[in-house]
Amino acid sequence: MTQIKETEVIKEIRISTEEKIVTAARKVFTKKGLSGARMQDIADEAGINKALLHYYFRSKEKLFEKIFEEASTKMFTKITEFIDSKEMNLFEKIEKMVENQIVMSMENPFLPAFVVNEFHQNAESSICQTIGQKMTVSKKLIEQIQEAVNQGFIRPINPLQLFINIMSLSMFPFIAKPIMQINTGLSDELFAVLMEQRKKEVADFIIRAIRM
Amino acid sequence: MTQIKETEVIKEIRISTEEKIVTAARKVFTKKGLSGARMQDIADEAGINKALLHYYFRSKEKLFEKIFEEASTKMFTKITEFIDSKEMNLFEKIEKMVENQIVMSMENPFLPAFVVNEFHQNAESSICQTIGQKMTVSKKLIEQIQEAVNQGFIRPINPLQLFINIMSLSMFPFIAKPIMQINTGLSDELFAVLMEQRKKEVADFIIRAIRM
DNA sequence: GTCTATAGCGAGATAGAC
DNA sequence: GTCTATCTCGCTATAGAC
Repeated sequence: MTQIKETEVIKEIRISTEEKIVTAARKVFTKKGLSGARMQDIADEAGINKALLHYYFRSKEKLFEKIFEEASTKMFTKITEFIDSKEMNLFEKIEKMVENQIVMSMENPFLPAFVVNEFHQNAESSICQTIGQKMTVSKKLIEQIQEAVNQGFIRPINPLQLFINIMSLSMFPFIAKPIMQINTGLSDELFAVLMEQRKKEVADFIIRAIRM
Repeated sequence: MTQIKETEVIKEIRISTEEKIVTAARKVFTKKGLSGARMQDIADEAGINKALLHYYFRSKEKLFEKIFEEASTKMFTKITEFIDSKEMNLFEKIEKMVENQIVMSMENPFLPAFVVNEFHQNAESSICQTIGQKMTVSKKLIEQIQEAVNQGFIRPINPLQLFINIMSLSMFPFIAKPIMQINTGLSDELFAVLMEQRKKEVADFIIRAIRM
């Protein structure tokens, strides 16, 4: 242990504080958004001083950018993970997509609403443009759906509509969660049970809707 | 014309300015949210001075409250409009709900994301609590779905899941519109065509998914 | 690398003339 | 009712000690 070089120790400490900041920023930004978040909140959450935030990340915008990019990537990575697989058929892919997206949302409850909202409010900003470009929506799935239609494997449907449906059914409940909870009094525990059910329910729902 | 009493003329002018403010506030708040909106932006949009906003509405919060309540009501009014009807069967109601919600969203493109986001960011605030209570989610539809299941009219399904699915498919596309547009380059015109198609497509999709 | 203190500015809100 | 000018405060960002 004592043989670790000093530079490594320093690096270790540096990363640790930086990581504390990132974790805190993630929590505050995803909850309050760019304009709603306060640097003071992030500092408090991280248990450090406000000035340190500026030492590690030059500005609020730079810190936000990091969190926003990370969040956008996470949101679209899982759902596209299996899209290009050659080994699964369309139904299996849909099942996997739905499950992955629901699991991701359960682990990161504020993430979908955060990403969607920042794009909504700042669609024309350079940050959104840059990040939006990076997220390559695979055209493979669209093509595979079209092919399934052509071969009579599923009923005729506009592939883009089906893609939208898959995303809608997987993500919307997490975005609407606070509204649902306020006027139905649904507890976090019951919500979690409901979402657990949904992994299977949504896949079934979609497959029934598109099969011949 | 000249016979109109002075009091009426004055009232006319007052309402006119107030209406200008509300219209401007609606536009700015639904686009930028509470924390992102600036009173100056609203004044500019209304073509008046900042001080006038405070003359008509005491504070930014009060003005926001009005817009937010109006928006929340609009968002959930249309979708529940036909829920209690005795004359329609379940499938007809679903068709109507979907169509109404899509039409409303096309006319008020920023509204769904706005409402959902403010509830997300301020779920515990008094404004959200108050407004959330007012929106009575009719239990009639849930009951009617359960009955349809019991009678074997539709396949067994958790009524709440079906309700969530209806809302998801109708509203999510408008919330995700900016993201879709950035990375597919979809124009406003093509998006509108797609949503027009959806009125029928979504209803079909749901009915196929739940029929026996 | 981490802190305290403070500069500097932007935004909500008010005073007061017209 | 509507405007200009201004107060006040909160927030981002920086200076500088340790």
